[in-house]
Amino acid sequence: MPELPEVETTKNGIAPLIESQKITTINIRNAQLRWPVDIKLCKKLIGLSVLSVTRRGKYLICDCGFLSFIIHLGMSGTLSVVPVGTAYKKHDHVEIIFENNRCLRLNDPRRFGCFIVTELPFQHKLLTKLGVEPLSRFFYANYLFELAQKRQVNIKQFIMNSEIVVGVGNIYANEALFLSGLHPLTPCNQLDKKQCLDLIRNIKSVLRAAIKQGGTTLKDFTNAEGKPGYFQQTLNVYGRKDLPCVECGTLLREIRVNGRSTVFCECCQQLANAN
DNA sequence: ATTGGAACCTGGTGGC
DNA sequence: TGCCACCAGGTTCCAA
Repeated sequence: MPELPEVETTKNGIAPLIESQKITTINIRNAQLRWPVDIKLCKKLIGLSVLSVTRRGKYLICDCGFLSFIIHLGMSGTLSVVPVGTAYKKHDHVEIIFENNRCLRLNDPRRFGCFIVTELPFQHKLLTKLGVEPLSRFFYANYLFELAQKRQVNIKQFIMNSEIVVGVGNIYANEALFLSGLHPLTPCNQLDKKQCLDLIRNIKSVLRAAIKQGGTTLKDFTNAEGKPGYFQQTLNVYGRKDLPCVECGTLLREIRVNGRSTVFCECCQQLANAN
């Protein structure tokens, strides 16, 4: 579930339902996530109110005053807000009950997500090394160009590196490279400034479009389940191996780049030959 | 310092 | 049906 657009959508969905609500109970049903949930520390949240919910990369930060909690959804995590007493689902890990008899539940089958209680979330080790937000003005051509000059990795791995820019996951990396006409294996230090500018524009536009769709598709996710349709959004390459390129009709190829499935058009995304 | 690969997990799918 | 291998939206950690 969790590409940046979905984390953003999740944030927008839960924020109005839990902001300014006082926490009355916390149930840790299964502490096993990427790092074990610190149950003792969690209990200190009781009595505090959620002041704000913000996003940094794919992390959600719920500020409760002198304590905050950080949530990451990993590969399979979802958050929902449901009435107290709603039947639990398999893999419900954390439940936070609020004064208004609603509760926030973190469900995560693969347990790659995390739930961390901390005093200063933005100084937490997980957040301090993060690169710029892709939709901010700090993500611009010269920024990308100068960092790319210093590296040897392929462009796909480069834009998926959260120390460079946060929130570009496998799906949107594939999509942005297609829109930019860049072969995924192009060494990042081969890009010129214009290509960097183009790539940045495409990353921004693909993320913005996805947020728009995520907003539509996942609008009702806080109710009960709700979510189908996300995959129906217009993806040009991801998940389209052996299907015709929307631009030229060539059958799309799939390769593995640093272990991640990578689909591209050999015709539209050619690898520049450095003699 | 940079880079590639393994590791962390469960669930779904497709082949035999 | 059953069993098994393989794949999946992410990130950390370790070794070279």
